Order: sequence, then structure tokens, then C-alpha cells
Amino acid sequence: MQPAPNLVEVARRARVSTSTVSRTINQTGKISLKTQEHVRRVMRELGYKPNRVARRLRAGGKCHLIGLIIPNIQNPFFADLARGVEDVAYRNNFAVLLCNYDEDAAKEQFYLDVMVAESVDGIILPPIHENDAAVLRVAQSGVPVVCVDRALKPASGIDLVEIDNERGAFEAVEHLIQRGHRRIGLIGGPADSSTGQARLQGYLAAHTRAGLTAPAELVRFGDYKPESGRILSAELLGVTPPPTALFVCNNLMMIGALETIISRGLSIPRQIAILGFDDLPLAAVFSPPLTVVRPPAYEAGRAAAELLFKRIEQPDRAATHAKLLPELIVRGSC
Amino acid sequence: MQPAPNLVEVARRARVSTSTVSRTINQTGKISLKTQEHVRRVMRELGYKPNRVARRLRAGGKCHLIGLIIPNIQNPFFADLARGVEDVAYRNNFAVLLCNYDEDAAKEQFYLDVMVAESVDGIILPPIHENDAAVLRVAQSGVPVVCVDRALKPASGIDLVEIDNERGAFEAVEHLIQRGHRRIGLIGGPADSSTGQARLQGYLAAHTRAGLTAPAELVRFGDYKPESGRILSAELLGVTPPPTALFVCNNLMMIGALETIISRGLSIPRQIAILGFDDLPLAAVFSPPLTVVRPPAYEAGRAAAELLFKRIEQPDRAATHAKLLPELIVRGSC
DNA sequence: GTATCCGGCGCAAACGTTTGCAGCTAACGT
DNA sequence: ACGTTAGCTGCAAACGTTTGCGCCGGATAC
Repeated sequence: MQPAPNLVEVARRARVSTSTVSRTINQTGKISLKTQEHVRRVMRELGYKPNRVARRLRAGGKCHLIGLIIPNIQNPFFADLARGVEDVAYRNNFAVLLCNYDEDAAKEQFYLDVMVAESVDGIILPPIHENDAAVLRVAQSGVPVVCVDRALKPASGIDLVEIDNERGAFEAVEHLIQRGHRRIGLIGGPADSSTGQARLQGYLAAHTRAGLTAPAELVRFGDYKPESGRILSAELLGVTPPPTALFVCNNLMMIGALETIISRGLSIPRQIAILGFDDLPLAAVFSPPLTVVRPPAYEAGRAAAELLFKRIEQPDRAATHAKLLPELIVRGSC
Repeated sequence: MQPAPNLVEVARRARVSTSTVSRTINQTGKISLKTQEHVRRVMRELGYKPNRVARRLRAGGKCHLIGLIIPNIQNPFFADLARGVEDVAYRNNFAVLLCNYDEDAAKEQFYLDVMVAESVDGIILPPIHENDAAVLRVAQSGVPVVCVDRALKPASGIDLVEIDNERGAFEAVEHLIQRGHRRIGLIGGPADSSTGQARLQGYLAAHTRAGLTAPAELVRFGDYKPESGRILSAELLGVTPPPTALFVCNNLMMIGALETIISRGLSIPRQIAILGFDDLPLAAVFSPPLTVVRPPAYEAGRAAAELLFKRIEQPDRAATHAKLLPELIVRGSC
């Protein structure tokens, strides 16, 4: 097996200079159509594939690679989001460098470093929290960055695609209230996360709008993981008088909450109604089918990627802020 | 903002040659401890980060990047697997280039090209089918490749980590038989996939072992997607006499099958027992809790990555073939 | 004293591209 | 006939590393 043919080999075989070959590939500069045809034929014959590494080294960026840094791909929300990003990347012939940072600042920093060291064309990520200095640094160093799902507080010219979490939570809780529930427990996200905050606001706003005051003793904050769903739901069910409904602020905590409820033999929705943020694969066939508000994760991924490509093309355009609406899917758990 | 410091800048500031700096970084060659200390201090002061692209270009490979090409990250099985790969990659300071090929040969080829053009250190993937020439070519061109989940038929020295699908299916169906089921419907994988074949074999073997003959009219082949679960389960339920149990060969078809069953108001397991291959997030809290055989996806990802790193270190070692055992998780759906 | 060796370090050539600049040819205007 | 221009192409210098080879000086051996 001979070494893969490179650009100089192509040039030699085609009896032209490397510049000519390079320019035919990139459609840059003036090359006569005849020469182009010829070069292309030689490339085909040799099965030439440009070396992306060399290209990136020389041209720094502009080289068909973007980075996606997410908390955890095992969370279906982020899996959908990642898929959205990847689909539009593929359509633009870009590859995606995917990393899980596990809400760990050190890991996030590590991967950010990797991204700039790889001189990717751009980065998509949900920042670990609202004032994530590390992300800000790389954005200010000139790498196109778009935030998705979570905002960066000093929104200094950084594109953002987020879910309208407040609206989603509002509609969810409003739905519960319309169904007659007055004691609605909240299993919220982390108090210091923008999504957690927004969902809490929606919960409160729905109460206010209905002329009710949210029962403070029924509000708890978790960490978006199953364990806290398990624990907090148990806590809430122990309050007297107990809640008649639970609004669980993400899919993983929902799993934990359901464990508690099932293990206590409570019947849904007769004894306790339940409504979740984030859809889940089996939610529609659950018994009862789970009513949820579904954030458009896939669409958010797509939107973020499209935004990123726009910014890569024109780095000086004004920052965009998109807010996608979640959808209330009424099934049978309320 | 000044340009990121590079190796020659470090060398200049440290009053040594670039070779010395490079060698202190890579611990290669003889450099006095005193010089090393000095160089390291200067690097820290400047906040020097080596450029991975240049490094890869020069050294070709050995540069902390591996590729992972999977069908679809939205499938929890592959999400777990990807997470396994990424965890051991991170521990070795490697980044992962992740791609979804959607069982599409053209996409797979595209991403394989990207991998070699990026000169990754190695590639992990489930080949699209048993004799995947594209993968073979890449492997033979010298790039370390390890197959995971699916085998390559000409097993010509390529490492493999697979799940013991036959064994898993065998245990699943044996469990059903022990529970008294005699008419067990099979919603199988694609007939031309190695995993589909193996699971079919397990299904048949369990019958044989029990002195039964598998009912041919209850065997159907799907495509591992929800739709075929929906359709095939409907077909099977229409056979007379109907099956008393269904063995569904992957998670997505399981979702479809459940839709059919729920929509017909059939009670599980009284009217129809159901057992699935692959676990699902809500399976444990489903009512009834779903009995499944859980393939160790995360562990397979870890094993594959570890194998890959071994091969990267010693390219000439003999090919390994690991077979991981799935676990039958008996819950309440049989 | 000389020969040998070795630890420590630098020189400069790669790796495979892109790209600014310059050169060359033919056509064109005057 | 001569300058100008436009179209096309080549030269060679980057991009930031790694690494083979060779140089230097001091220690060791004899």
C-alpha cells in the first residue's frame, strides 16, 4: 500500500504547480476551465483526498470542523440536540467534535482548550453556568461561539438559542391549575441555573395569573438527576396536606420521582398527578401516558448550528437571540 | 489580544531552541532537569498550549484524537456506548470525533474519509454490515480500527468487542418458556445483520433446548425502528392462535410494540407477556415494570476504547475478540 | 596527554496545505 | 510598434510542530 497521494503528487502527475491544484479545489483564483478539468481528472484517478490537518494548520479554521460540548449525551434531551447539530453540520460537510463535560468546570475547560488547539471553526455549547468565564475567554479570542439551551449572563455579542423555559413551565402549571389542582409540588432544577430559574418563574407566574399563591412548602430544588427526583418527591409527598400534583422539571428527575410514586403504590393521576418537563421515549405508552412539556431539543440543535454557520461566514454580524417554544403534550397523567 | 503563544515564542523567551521545548513537553530525548524546570516555568507564564493541529500534521497520528462512528446517538444503546468510549478517552486525554451514519453507506464512507483526513489515532465503529469493504480498506491502510457491537466477517486481524446476542436472546426466551409460554412471537432484527441473526439463533436455541419447535408463523423481521415494532406486533397478534408472549429484539421496536398493545387495551402480562432486548430509561417504572435483557452498552464502549488504546500502542499485537454478556433483568412483564 | 564517550542541546528539514506576489503570454487600444 | 491590461500560472514562504543528525564541552579511561 503506497502512501496516500498528496497535493504535490497530484501536481506532479498533472504537470502543474501545487498552487493550481489547490486553487482548483477551493475555487479560488483564476484557473482556466481546461486546466481545472484536467486537474480534477488526475485527482480522481489518484483518489486524492485533501489532508484536513494540513489545511487547518495553514488556513487556521475554515476547515470543516465544529465542536459541541454538552453535559451528557446519555440525557435524551442532549442526544436530540446533538443530533440536530450533527444533521446540519453534515449537510454543510462539517464534522462534529463531541464532548461530555458532566457539569464539571475542569472538564469543560479541558475541552475548550482542545477546541482551540484543534482550531475548530466554531463551538456550540450550553455554558456550565451564567457567567462562565472560560467560555467568554474563548469567544473573545475570536472563535465563533453559540450558546444553546443556557444563556451567558454578560450576553456580550454571543449568539444564543434557548428554550422558552418560563413559558413551558407556565403552560404546564396552568394546565394543572385548570384541572383543579391547587397544591402543586415543584421539583425544580438547580437554583443557580438559568433553566432552573426560568422554570421556577413559570411555576410562580402560573399561580399568580390564576390568583393563587404558590405554596412555598411545596417548592424544592434538585440537580436534574434521578436521585434528587427520588428524594424530593418523597419529601413532597410527606408534607401535610400533601400535594395533589407534581411538576417535575426534567426527564431524569422524572424517572426518580416515578420510582418513588410507584414504590408507594400511588395511582397516577387519581392519587397524585404528575407532569414533566422533557419528553421521554416511553412516555407516550406509559400507563397512564405521561403528560409533559416537550422542549424542542432537536430543533434547538439545528438552529444553533445554523446560527454558527452564519457567524462563521460573517463574524461581525449582530448577535442573535432565538427563543424556541416548548410544546405541552397532554396525555393522561394529570 | 495577542496571538496565542507558540512553541517558538516559548523558545525565544526561554533562550533555548524549539527542540528543547518540544523535548521537555514530550519527555523525549535528554534534557537536564534544570533546563526542563526553566522551560516549564516559561510555558506556564505564557500560558502556552500546544497546537494539536500542527502536532498531528508533523507526527501523523499519536495526537490524542479518536473517531467514533455510530448509527444514531438518539438510540440510548449507542448513547451509552458512546459515553463509555468517551470516558476512557478522556482519562487518556483523548478527544472523540463523533458521527452518526444512520445505517447509510454513503454517510459512513464520508465519515471514514473524514477520519483518515483528520489522521485520527484510531476508529471505533459498528460496521454497517458484515462485509463492509470501506471499513476494511481503512483498517488495512494502517489506521487502528476496532469494531464494536457488530462483527466484520473477514475478521482479518481487526479487534472486536461484541455483545453475546445469542446468549442474551437465549436467556430471554428460556425465561419465557420457564414461565409456561409456548407460543412466543419474535420481532427480530434485520435478517442481514449479525445482531439480528444472533438473536434469532438464541430464540431458536432456547426452543430446541426445551424440546420445543419454534412456531415459524410467529417469527418476523423488523428494522430496529419503532414503526416495524408497531406493525409486526399487530401482525403477530392477528395470528391464530395468537402468541402469549412477545420477544422484541431492540428498544425502538419495543416502543412501537407497546403502542400497539396499549392501543388495543391488552393487559401485560395477563393477556400478552412482553420481553425486550435493550433496557430503556423508564422500563423499571413502567407498569408493569418491563422485563428486559440489558446488553452492557457502556461497558462495551469502554472495552472498545481500551482495546483501541492498546492497539495504538502496539499495532502488531494479535487481534482480540471480546464477547460481553447481557444481563436478564426480570421485572414484571412476563 | 590524548582518545573516547556521553549528556545536553541546537540546526534545519520535514509534514501537506494555502496564498501573496510576481511573471508570462496573448490580446487590445492607440 | 509599443505600452497596458487581463487572464492564467508558478515560486516560495508561511502555519506550529517533531526529530535525525551533529556539535560542543567535560568526564572518564588509558
